[in-house]
Amino acid sequence: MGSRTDPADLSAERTQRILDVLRSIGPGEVVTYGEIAADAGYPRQSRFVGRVLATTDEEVPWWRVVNAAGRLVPGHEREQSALLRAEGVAVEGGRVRRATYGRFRG
DNA sequence: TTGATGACAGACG
DNA sequence: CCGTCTGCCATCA
Repeated sequence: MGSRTDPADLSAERTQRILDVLRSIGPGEVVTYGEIAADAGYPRQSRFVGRVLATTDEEVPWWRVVNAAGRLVPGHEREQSALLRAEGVAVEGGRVRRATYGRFRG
């Protein structure tokens, strides 16, 4: 057996950590990719978060994730804004208000 | 193996 | 507000 860790395993571990953080996001909370990456223990790896969301089969609250500018997910803006509004999050002009993100919620 | 790509972020102009 | 460039790193042609 290889004593060196396979890249696939490292990737899987990061993926699990990120999924874990995603599952910890509660209703009404809105978090950025960078925040999720940092919470998972991988600061500055926000792109990885996007990839996980785009490829995973797990049921994670993807609609509670926005980019640093508060922009909604490209191609899912309509559904995402509907889901967020249903949780009481203010969405205006295809983006979430700054004051609504973070673990604090308002 | 290299180069391009991406549900990103931050700095610049 | 927008576009461009760099950093980050797995994935794909």
